[in-house]
Amino acid sequence: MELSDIVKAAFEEAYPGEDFGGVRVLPATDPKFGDYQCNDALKFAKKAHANPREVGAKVAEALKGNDVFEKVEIAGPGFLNLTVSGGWLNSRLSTLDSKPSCGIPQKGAGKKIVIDYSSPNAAKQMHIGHIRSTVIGCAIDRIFRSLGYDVIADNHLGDWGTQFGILIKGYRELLTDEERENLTVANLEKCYVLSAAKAKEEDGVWKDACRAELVKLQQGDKDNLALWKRFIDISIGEFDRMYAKLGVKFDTYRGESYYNDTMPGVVAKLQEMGLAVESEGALVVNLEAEKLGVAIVRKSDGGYNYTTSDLACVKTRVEEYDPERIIYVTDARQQLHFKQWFSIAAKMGYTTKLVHVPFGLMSYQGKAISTREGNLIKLDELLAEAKRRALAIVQDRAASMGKGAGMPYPPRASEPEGATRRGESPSVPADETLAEQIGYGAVKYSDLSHDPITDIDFSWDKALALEGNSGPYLQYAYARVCSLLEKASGGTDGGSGAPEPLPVDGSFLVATPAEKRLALQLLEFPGAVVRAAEAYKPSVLADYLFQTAQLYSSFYQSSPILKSEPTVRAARLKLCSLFGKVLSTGLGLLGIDTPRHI
RNA sequence: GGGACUGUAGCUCAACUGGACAGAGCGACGGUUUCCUAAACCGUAGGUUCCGGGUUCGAUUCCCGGCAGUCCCA
Repeated sequence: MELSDIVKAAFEEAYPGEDFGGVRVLPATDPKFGDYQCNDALKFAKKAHANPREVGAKVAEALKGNDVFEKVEIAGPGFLNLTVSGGWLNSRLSTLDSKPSCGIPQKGAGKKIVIDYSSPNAAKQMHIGHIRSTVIGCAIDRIFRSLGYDVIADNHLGDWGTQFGILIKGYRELLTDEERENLTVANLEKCYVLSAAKAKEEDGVWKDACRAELVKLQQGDKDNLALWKRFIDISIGEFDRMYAKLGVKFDTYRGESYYNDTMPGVVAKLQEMGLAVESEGALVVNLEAEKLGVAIVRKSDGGYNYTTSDLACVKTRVEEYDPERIIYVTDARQQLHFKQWFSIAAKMGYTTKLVHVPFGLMSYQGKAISTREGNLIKLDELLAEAKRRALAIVQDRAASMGKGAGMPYPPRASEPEGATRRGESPSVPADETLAEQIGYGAVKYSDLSHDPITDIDFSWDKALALEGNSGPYLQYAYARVCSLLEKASGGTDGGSGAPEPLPVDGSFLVATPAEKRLALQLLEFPGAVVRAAEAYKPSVLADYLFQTAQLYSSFYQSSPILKSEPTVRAARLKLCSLFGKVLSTGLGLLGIDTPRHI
């Protein structure tokens, strides 16, 4: 039984027949208030015009005799301060420990959702501006999956539009034979830039030629279609290389082009319903009544725009998947656009919950990221630099551990012949992998640890922070707890790469304040995941994990474990093991790797 | 001109949706390694939560009016 249910029952006992709605029991803001607090006596007192302290007293009275609580106090204007019993705490820890996925509730079982994120433009390389949608979207994806939702991750590529006329023309006339043969995204990008520049020439000849190629493509010309297909395949290949590094996986890659054939029907329906009307040659939906301006669904030249393609996309997804909701992770500039077409979709009768998760703009040195500003750092370069910095530290650390005071890793009998360990061979491939895990983890965490809506001015040092509130801090805490558990179990490495820390026998027995604070915090894990999902903010989970790791570090520092007497040692190891599980599960939801040795 | 978002320590950010003394990281200063990984831990300094009203027992949080920054629309 949840604490909130117990306290709610006490309210009902004290005031029979009253409606208390959601009674909330939250962790105490300060340990001196106890373990948990409930402020709802104040709320109820206001509603019932009663004295809040009296309400508190009556509820406290009703809670008396309940062996969950060791102490129930009323403080200040009517706060209920609750101290739980050791027995309850130990049994809750034990329950959490035994549950799969550290007790994340399966709220989404049987529900399907679509998450639309990353969505880069084809024929261009990914750059730091793509990190946010990709990393935040991936974390939301993983969080919802962990809650039991059936998630379809869809990458809505920018794979259609005028840029392909420019590209095809450029491909035919501006690239060398060799470049055409070994076509890469970098070449495509170069080709686009050159061709686009020529399209701006005074005489307009090149521009017209590009336009002609585009029309041919749109009309299904075989050669152009084949070229377009090739561009897309090459682009996706390149994107996948980035996604592999970032641990991102999509279920589908349906770009804008996928919805081409659906758009005319959508527009026809809008006209039929009287939603879309002619205006200056274009077809528009008037949303002035909702203060959303006017949305164009067919331009005066007959072309469609994003509003139309997004509506076509919703139609397709609803018909094919019938999801409970669709989540779009895009930058905040598109808020008006999403409000507009969400409104139109509702008018068309779509009841699927549509959610826009906007994230703040990324700038670099105070300027918006753009080709024109020339401040476009390629994602590949960022990841390479992240790896390079992590590798320098990994190797430096390995070198300093190999010499100096004593052997940090005493030889272990159980270790297989020829095994390499951290601190022994500074430049084996294991270091490369580790540097990737740490460097990429730093990049992801630096983004995920902030509320998505925050604007970010990119800086190398911030993105690649390795200390303090950073990804590596959490990875380090994990490596230490793994190391501890390995030593406790006699040094077996478990080097199969299994993310779970070693299981520990025995039972929970929380005694000291440091243990208790960590224990109470660990119990909050499922709640933190739920809150992160409800708010569509991975930062909620990141923040929780950081706080948890801090409490663990503090506990670790103050409490000897391996050298404690057997009962204490066993109890502390249980706590360490649970911490390790929570941390690796949580970091997994953020898409951050958890190496067992650093 | 209309709208959205943001404004909290020197800097970067939290604050579980109205709770108790606004917390972390970085930076600064000072401590902790014969001891389980010092990428760590402990301590000190640092605040008119942009400003002014309002609602409330209680406001960083909600409402109104300003100011500033970013963005979107026309």
